[in-house]
Amino acid sequence: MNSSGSNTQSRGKTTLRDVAAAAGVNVSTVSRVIHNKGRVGRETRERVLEIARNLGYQGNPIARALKTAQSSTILMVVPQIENPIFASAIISAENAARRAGYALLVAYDHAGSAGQVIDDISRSSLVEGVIIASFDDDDQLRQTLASTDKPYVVINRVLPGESHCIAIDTRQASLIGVRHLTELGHTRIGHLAGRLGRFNGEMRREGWALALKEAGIAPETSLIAEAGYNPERVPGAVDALLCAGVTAIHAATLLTGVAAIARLYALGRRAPEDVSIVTMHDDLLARVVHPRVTTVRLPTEEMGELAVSRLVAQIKRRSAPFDDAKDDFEDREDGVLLLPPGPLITRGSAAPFSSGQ
Amino acid sequence: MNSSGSNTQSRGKTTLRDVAAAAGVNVSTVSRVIHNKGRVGRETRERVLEIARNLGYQGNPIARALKTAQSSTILMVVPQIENPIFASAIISAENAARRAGYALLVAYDHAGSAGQVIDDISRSSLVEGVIIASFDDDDQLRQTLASTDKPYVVINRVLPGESHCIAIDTRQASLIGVRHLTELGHTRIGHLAGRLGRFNGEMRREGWALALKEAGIAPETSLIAEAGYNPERVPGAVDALLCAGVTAIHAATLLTGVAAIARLYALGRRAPEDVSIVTMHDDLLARVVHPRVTTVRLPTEEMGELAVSRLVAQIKRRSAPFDDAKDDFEDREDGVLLLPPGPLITRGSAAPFSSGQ
DNA sequence: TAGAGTAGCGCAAACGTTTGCTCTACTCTA
DNA sequence: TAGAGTAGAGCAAACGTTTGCGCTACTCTA
Repeated sequence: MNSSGSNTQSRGKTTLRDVAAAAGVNVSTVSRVIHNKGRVGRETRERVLEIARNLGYQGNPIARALKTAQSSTILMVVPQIENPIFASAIISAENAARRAGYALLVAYDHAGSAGQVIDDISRSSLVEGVIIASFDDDDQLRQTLASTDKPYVVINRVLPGESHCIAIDTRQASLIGVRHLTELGHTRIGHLAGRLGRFNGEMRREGWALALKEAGIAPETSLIAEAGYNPERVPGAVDALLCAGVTAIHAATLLTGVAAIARLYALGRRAPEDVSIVTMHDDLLARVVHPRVTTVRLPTEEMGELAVSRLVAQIKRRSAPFDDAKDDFEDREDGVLLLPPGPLITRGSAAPFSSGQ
Repeated sequence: MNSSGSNTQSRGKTTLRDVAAAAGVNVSTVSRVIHNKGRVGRETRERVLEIARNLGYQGNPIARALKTAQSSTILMVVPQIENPIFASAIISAENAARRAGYALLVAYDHAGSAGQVIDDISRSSLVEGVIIASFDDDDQLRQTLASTDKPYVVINRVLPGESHCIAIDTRQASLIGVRHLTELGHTRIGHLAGRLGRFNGEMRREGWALALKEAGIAPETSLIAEAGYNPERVPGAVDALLCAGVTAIHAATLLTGVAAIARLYALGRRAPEDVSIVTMHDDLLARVVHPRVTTVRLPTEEMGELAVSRLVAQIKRRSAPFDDAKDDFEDREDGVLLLPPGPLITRGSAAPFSSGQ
């Protein structure tokens, strides 16, 4: 006899009709009582409510959805890449969605064609909106977006000319991280880059360059080594940076940063004694290795929450285009949103430059 | 003009009626054509098919669900614990579900009361079955199971007396890992335990003890240190094991294994030179740290896939109880399933015992 | 060639809601 | 006291399907 309702009448699925019959009223009255819509007498309302509770009336989301054309379901598509950023974004998005009365469908896009995924899912379940977290290149993403008529929000990147984007200002995150290194006295600071030429890769590289210039250091291209998001490529990239004589490395992602530390140890060098490491995004992973890694916090949870909040706002607006009554979704703005990162979390992987290095 | 359908008629949501009107037939005929049910003339069928394609008919899953009482949606509840095992189980479950024509709802259970989560989700979206991945204690889980009338599968643990369970034989995984250590000549092998007293913790501990006995070594309790699944507790536990004079440590999870390596380095010791480490579950994490960790593969993807396959079988069986025609779900069996782990993946974190240790 | 059988298709009733409209009966005000 | 106004509640249509049943017209066999 717990508070939840799915127990009272195991099989029989109490329906509106059942409640109406038991209360001696019309189904429409019961419906109005449930939704607090229309005028219902105080006495009737209470009686209906009581009976509905006793009968364990739950309502049928499907029937409601059919009538109102609102499934209260949103879909989140994430690339099938082991990236801790997505994990935390999913979790926070799911929480936010549930709070807003929506269920979150999660789909992993292996083939890199989110459009196909969205179609597949749509065939079995009606979704009202889509959150797309993608590493795809611009064209592919645009095509996906064009092929759907549903509200959507793109997260983790900014697509030029596209207003429904929520990303993290990773340029700023790079800036903060690299600035930390320059303040520690490092002058030869390598950038273990993500995918150059893509949004996230470029943002990070720019931030690195900015911080160097700020300190009066030239961001030579020999100080950049691309590892993508694949740890397999890290050893080679790290070796290249070491050849370039770096005393510190700024890694574009937590995972490659950790891999870089591992590479140093494999070479018999140490972080931070021989080479300092700074990266971005805080996660269990950053605290579970030695040394614990100095990193810049990324507001990934906020990104997930904002994504559903904006998506829901879009959905509501679309269903009631001329209803300008402010509801409880504080954030109804559109436009690209670039979330500020931070703070810097100093742990053991970065140390002051010493002349012995 | 891609192959997917959601583009042709952006807004108008072509319905069965539209197709029927355009083809000059009754909606029922169109429905039968779409589902290949009932007899329809060859000519009519082709014409209807053609028209449906031209009109971009997609079908309305909600309406279908209302009529057939099948939402083609299943729910997976995972505890909000940063555990790589769940991540891979979710991914494979989602893939399997999609292949079977189901959409997968993922919910994170923060409060530890999966029952509440299931109710919440059920309120907004009708799910046909539930996959529960849980660390909960027996009583809580039983209560959750009892409060739902839907088909379900419990994964990642075996609940005594409950037949719909799919777990990994982590006792065997421990056995394999620890046996590797004894074969390397180690005799003082510590167990960095999970949660003792709980299913997963006990299985692992038993496997460890079994391997020791197999090698003629007594599994002293001083060789066991509990760290749970929380890396924060690892340093203390590792220190305790070192005090007990271990030359090798068997960690119950990948994450705590990695944390154990970090602790060693923090103490100025090394793996595997000073202490060998073996753990279980293979993941990117295992290859991104130094040394790369020797581990026993866990069939987590298989677990996710089997979970949906069995769940779907249950659902089908329930909807057609007397239909004993074998369909394409090869695995229709019930009963507890204990998936065999393996193989052992030898990497750098475990080395032969040397007398210098 | 007449009767039986059947292939092809339409009819209409559901599935459980939501909601605009209608109707009654009541409470006001003038 | 009569008329207008309104609160409370019912009626019924719709949402887009699925599917049992029934009807027509055709193809057989004897």
